[in-house]
Amino acid sequence: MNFPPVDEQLAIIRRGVEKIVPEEELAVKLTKSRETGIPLRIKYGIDPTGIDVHLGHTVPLRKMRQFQELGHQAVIIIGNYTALVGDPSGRDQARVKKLTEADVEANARDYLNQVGKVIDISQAEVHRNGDWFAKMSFAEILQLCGKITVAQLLTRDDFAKRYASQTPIFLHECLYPMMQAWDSVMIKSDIELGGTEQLYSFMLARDLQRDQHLPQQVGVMSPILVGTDGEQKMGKSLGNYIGISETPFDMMKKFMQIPDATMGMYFNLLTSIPLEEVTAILQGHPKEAKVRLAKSVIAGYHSEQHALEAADRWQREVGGGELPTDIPTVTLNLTTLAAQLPQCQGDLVHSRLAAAQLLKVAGLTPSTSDAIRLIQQGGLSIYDGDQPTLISDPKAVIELKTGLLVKAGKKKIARLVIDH
RNA sequence: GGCGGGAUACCCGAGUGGCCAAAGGGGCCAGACUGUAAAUCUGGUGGCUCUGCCUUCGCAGGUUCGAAUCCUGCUCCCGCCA
Repeated sequence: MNFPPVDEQLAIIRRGVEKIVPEEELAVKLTKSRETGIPLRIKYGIDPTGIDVHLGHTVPLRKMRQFQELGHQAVIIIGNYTALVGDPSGRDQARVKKLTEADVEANARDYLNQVGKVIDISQAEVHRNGDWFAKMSFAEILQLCGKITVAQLLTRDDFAKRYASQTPIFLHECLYPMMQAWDSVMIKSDIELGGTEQLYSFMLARDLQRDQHLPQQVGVMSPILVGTDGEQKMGKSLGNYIGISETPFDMMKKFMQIPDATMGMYFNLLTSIPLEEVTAILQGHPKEAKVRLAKSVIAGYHSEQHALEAADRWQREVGGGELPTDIPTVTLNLTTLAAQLPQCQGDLVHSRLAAAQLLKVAGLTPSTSDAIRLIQQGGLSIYDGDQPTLISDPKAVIELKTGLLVKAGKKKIARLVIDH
């Protein structure tokens, strides 16, 4: 195996990495592997709890990919056993929902499919940590527990906070870092990838490895990727994530919404554009920079072509204010409507309907009250052909006909189909 | 187990008999501005057949002309003590 020079490897590995612990051991490991021709074993573990892989997850995965490209061995741990516990990292309370083993297995398969979009899964080792945890005896578990003190556990920020605020810390959660660390022992990892919040477990892994007379792993920790709000950690529950399985156009829209200040981090962590070039890009027009960023990432999960199309479409529909190409149709059956809205029967027999009622029945607003507010604030436009007409009176009577476009606010739009 | 505090709209949180569909903030929505975002400004933010009506302040009852506010019971949270 021929590895690139250590300096070159280090430059690639260091990009977008917040912490390498212990820093000096990384070069030593790389040097040794280059001399012996033995690839380093790069560990990355995930718990198959959710299903949507988003860009936040791709940060360490991209790092994994880079290690692969440098000739090292990717080792993916599917935490099917740790998933039964739930990672307490950064949590201020224990997870509530418990996953069944069947859920976990289904999630794991789905997860591997998605991960394949970032790393070369055919060249990766995949392990499930249930393979070893399921076989451990209680005595063995006890022995492992003997390696960790409560005081050590409490050095973790999340546990310390919970302890201080008297929020429950369950015993099985205490075992989580131990399990994660034991995975490192079992697969003899040289490097472990993850976020900075994993520091405790990464260091515990070193202790356990030393205990077993194994070489100790080095933690390579990525910063936390912020979400599209530019503030908080990207995550599903916060609704600020960009999923890698989303359509190019959906990704495009989300990318264009990130705050300018967040672009630097995204370029650094999500693209391979050389950093000098990134600096130049960021000095140009922010909008152009954002388009460039979006295209670069989208191309990685779809194709150059799709990325281009998405960017063009965004420019036309969002930037240029043109009507979107995929307007959903809403079918209104006048007979049914008349039965639902007896007070509007008079209008309906003439295929007419008050604007506020229309928004409600077309599903563009959740209630007529909401529709009235929206209309009064100038949010309703009706397109008959290409001509928009602003409707500002909720009671304005609209002539219903098929093909009419109803646009409520910036985002909600529907094409009517009238049925008698 | 004892004592005390609390539960208000999407979230936080004021309100302690009528002027309360309920202050304020966050979020969100609409409009202006813009580069798309941010920032800023304006308005809005229970429902309806809408100058009015109906439903909502943990749940169920009660007092009262009138209750988010007072009383009784219940459920759940939280603090202190043991």
